[in-house]
Amino acid sequence: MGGNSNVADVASLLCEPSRANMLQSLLDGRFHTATELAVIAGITPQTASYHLSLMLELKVVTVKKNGRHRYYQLADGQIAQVLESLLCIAPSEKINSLKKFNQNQAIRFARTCYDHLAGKLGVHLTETMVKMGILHPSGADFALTEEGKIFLTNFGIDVLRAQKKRRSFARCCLDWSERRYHLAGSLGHALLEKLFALSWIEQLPESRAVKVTETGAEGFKNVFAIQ
Amino acid sequence: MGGNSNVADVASLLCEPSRANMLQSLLDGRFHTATELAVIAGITPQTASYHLSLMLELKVVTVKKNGRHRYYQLADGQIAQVLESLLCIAPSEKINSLKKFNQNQAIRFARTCYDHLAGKLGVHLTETMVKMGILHPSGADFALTEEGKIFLTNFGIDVLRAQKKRRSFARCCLDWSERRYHLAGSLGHALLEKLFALSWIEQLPESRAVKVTETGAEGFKNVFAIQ
DNA sequence: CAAATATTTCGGCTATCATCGAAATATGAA
DNA sequence: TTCATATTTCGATGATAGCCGAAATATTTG
Repeated sequence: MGGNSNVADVASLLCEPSRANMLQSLLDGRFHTATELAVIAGITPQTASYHLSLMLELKVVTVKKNGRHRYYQLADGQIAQVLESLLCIAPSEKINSLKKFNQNQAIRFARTCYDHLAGKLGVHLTETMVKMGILHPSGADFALTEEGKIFLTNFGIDVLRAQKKRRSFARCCLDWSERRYHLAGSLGHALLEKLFALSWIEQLPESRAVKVTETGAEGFKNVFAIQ
Repeated sequence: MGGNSNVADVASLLCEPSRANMLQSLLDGRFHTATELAVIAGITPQTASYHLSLMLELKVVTVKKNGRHRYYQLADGQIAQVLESLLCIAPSEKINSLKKFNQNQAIRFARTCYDHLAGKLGVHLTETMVKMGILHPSGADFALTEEGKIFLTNFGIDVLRAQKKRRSFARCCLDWSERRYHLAGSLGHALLEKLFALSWIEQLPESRAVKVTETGAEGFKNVFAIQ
């Protein structure tokens, strides 16, 4: 008896370098136009259109039209999870320029993993919340403690709203660069949104890396004792 | 800036149904001959040979020759990890026969995940060991407690030898069927070997499902309070 | 209204991959 | 030594996927 043949279908989404590139770019959680994605993947808009249609059909991405622009983003976090998993095993790309080195460092330090914070900062923040008694590990998830609920509500997160969502609440996501877990799920999403709203972090242009602002450095230090 | 283009290379290993099927079969941790794998994948031995050569070259499988037979197995657990991850997201195959239903149940109940125990039993055993204070979760791994070291040594596992191995010691592996973690790493491997040695479990013919023996049912009940 | 821009569609091309029949090679059994 | 089995190699074939130029369509701008 063989295996689940749908595995090959999922893998085929990612085995084509152009598609893999575009999907990894979409891990930044932003909308991207078709033309932008074409440039990122190094293909013509016609070829990009071909791939995007395929991914739309397979419900991997969603699209919003705004005038003549088509804005694409990841449909949900499932493909992000597979991407992180493949990134765990794929050899790192060779770094042969200072620019690539800096980009690699930035991505490793802090990035969005579709809709939550990943990288060194994401993992560090998660582990700090465990130490502070906000979260505690529970199987493939984190459990939010009572104290944690109070803490995060005071921090400005609508915990109840996050809990009500149908998706997983506080899932562990294996970070490909740190090889440890960061917080995902609707709570991870809410936390990321709050960090942006507070301007503690901001997105870098054309990258899924995020940068900690001066405000953020103060905030992480004062609220989470992270520096 | 795009992503890591090596992701597509890894995914391309699994996007071809024949290869994906063979690799999933190898998750049972056994050796399989080239002809067996051809049958499993529903292709001719020539085609199987073509794919196996490719996977040998990419160091995904290893081969041992014994007379005219060629015995293949997974090189290490990395591709197993990607497979489990893809199985988390891939739609389940439709079950349209009683035989398939039984096979699916067996796989879900207990199976080898290349070199450690997975499925409901694998997860349950892992969670029980956490409750018993043998293991405790620690990031992407489990930490073995002092009591746990004593317990497992008394159970007949050479814990020190497992610790000395260069691979990860007690890694969390996300179980695609339970969506929770089971124990992987060299400790997970040693535990699986012990369960086989005690004849608490045995492999089913032509499947990566494993069956609990009567001896095993007693053993799990008496030693781990699992029933 | 014309020009510019973004995107899609169409048709065709090319490269590559998976397949297998036939044959060759390697090993074991009678 | 011959025959049988397992596996690999070779060469050919067909399918398909990704690509893009040209053109069409949709929307915005001047």
